[in-house]
Amino acid sequence: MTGASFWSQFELRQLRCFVAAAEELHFGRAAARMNMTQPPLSRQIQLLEHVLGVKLLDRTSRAVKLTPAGRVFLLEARRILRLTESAALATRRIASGEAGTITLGFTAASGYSFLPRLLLQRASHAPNIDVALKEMVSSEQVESLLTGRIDVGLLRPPITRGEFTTIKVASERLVAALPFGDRRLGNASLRLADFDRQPLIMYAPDGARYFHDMLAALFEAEGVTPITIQSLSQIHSMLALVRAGIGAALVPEAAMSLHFDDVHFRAIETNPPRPVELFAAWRTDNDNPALAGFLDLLRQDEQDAVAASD
Amino acid sequence: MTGASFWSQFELRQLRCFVAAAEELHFGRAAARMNMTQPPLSRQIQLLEHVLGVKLLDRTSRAVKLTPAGRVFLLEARRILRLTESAALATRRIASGEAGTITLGFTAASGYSFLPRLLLQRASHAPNIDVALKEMVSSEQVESLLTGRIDVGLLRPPITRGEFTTIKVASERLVAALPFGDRRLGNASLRLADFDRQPLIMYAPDGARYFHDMLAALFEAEGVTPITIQSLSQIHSMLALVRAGIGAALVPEAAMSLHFDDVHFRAIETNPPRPVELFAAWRTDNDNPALAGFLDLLRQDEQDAVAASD
DNA sequence: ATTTAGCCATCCAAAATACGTATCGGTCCA
DNA sequence: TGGACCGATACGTATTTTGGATGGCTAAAT
Repeated sequence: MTGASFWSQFELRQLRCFVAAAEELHFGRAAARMNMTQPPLSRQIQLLEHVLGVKLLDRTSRAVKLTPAGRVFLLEARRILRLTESAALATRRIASGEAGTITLGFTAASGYSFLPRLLLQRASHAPNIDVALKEMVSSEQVESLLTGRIDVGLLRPPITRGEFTTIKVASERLVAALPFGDRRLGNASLRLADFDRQPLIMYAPDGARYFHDMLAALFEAEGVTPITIQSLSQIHSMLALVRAGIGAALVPEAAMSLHFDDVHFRAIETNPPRPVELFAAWRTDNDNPALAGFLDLLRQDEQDAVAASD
Repeated sequence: MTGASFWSQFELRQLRCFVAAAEELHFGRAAARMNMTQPPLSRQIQLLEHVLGVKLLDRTSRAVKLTPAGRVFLLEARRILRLTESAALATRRIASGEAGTITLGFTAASGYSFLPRLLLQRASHAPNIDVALKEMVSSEQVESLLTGRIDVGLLRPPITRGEFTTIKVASERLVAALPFGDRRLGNASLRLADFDRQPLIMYAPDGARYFHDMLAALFEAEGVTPITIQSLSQIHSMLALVRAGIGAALVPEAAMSLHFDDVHFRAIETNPPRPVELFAAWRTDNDNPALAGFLDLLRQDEQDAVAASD
């Protein structure tokens, strides 16, 4: 006993036969439409009726009519068949990368300027690719990339893992954030030396290691020694302290979009001129089909970043 | 070559196999759940993937994982399978008569009292049977019953067709509709003789033959001869003329629910006391499965009608 | 490093299913 | 009453599906 003596489930082939017969109201023509002969079509419909336990078509040798139950089932069958087609279509689109979802990790700083620009590009160039956003610091992003919680990360170097591919997507200038009344606001442009032995709000070496190390290296190279008043890891918190007049801060130019009252920005000459770098990273073996289309967007930004750094 | 070398359509069996495999993430267990062995299940999934042109499951010898496209298709497949089950269920319910639609023809007069009562009964006793209403005169109902445009008609006798089954569902009294100020309003109850040589608004012999013939017979039997002022076929039009003071009218008591200002009703003694009969009729060979349930409602009214005529 | 166990894919013969041809039985029309 | 039409049935054939055996591969155990 293989348990197959009575099927409690019908097959799509039977639905297609039934729909054809119900629409033609003629088994011969319906069979022709199904590219088969009339007897097997009859059998398929008999099978369907047997499975349902319901007579769907009233057939005399002269005319074929839908029963009331058949009328209802015809609507259902059409809906099912339509759904199968759209399901296949949607799945093929996902697989081809035309549509899909990319889960994107980003740092708070990259959310100020780069991310909005990226999402605008996506809206016009790849409208069927959804982007799910997750804010996290760079180290969390590395972890999430490994576990697959995000497909792509927008993060700060260094990224050393061999299983990642990375591209530089933005290089930003540093700007000085100064409180209202600071004397240095009189200059249109500043140098790092202007911060020597001056109070500075610094990045925390643990929570914002990239910025901390980068600034430390810049100051070291110029022989400048600012007075670290406070160490923070969130840029908006630093600007709040600047506003309170506690000291100056050096932030990526994207932070200028934060618009704190009584906090003013001035350009700084640094070497290199655009020391704040943002990278995109993803697992080289990521199989998300939408990734290719999304990376095209990022590569466009890579071009811009390279062009801007010339 | 039978033209079956490449199918562009999948089958439900393949969906069921895929859903099982996607849920178990283990071909062996999935096969057990499908009551088969692992090789055919593998093949079904390969077939499905080939038809879609999309890889749905990433399978190494150590682990089975859904691809992004597979995740999407899993949702679609579940939806399709759910729909097939509900379609079968709904169709079986229709066929068993638990649910369905009855198209009901009714005369304007029956709509005043009997029909609302019937629909209330339906709401409580057969809530899954929908009733589609079509107002038409008795002769139109006979025609519509023959062509199948309505399942059941609520109409006036005589109904002579052999292919119909009929039951009497209501017997009503006649009442007199009198304009404000009519002397006969002084009596609580009238006799037909009160209308001898008095102006009367009569039924048209073509548009309302049943009422016309019935009244003519009643008057004839009593030797009464009213003066026919006007002949109409719609009861509400007759009451409008009564209100205008043109004359009296004899209407079924159900028409009392029309509530015309300055139109008052008085009982009339007739023989038989309830001469206005309403029948339900349907084709004996009607195959609408919901008919049986609907007829149960009507038969309840039949009981009432018989009881009332005692 | 080697063995072992687990898992999916492939191969192949057997079983199940679907198909097509021929034919039957019934209805409608001439 | 005979012919045309139509769906159901019978039956031999072709296709598909199935299950057991087997192979290849990987991760874990020894």
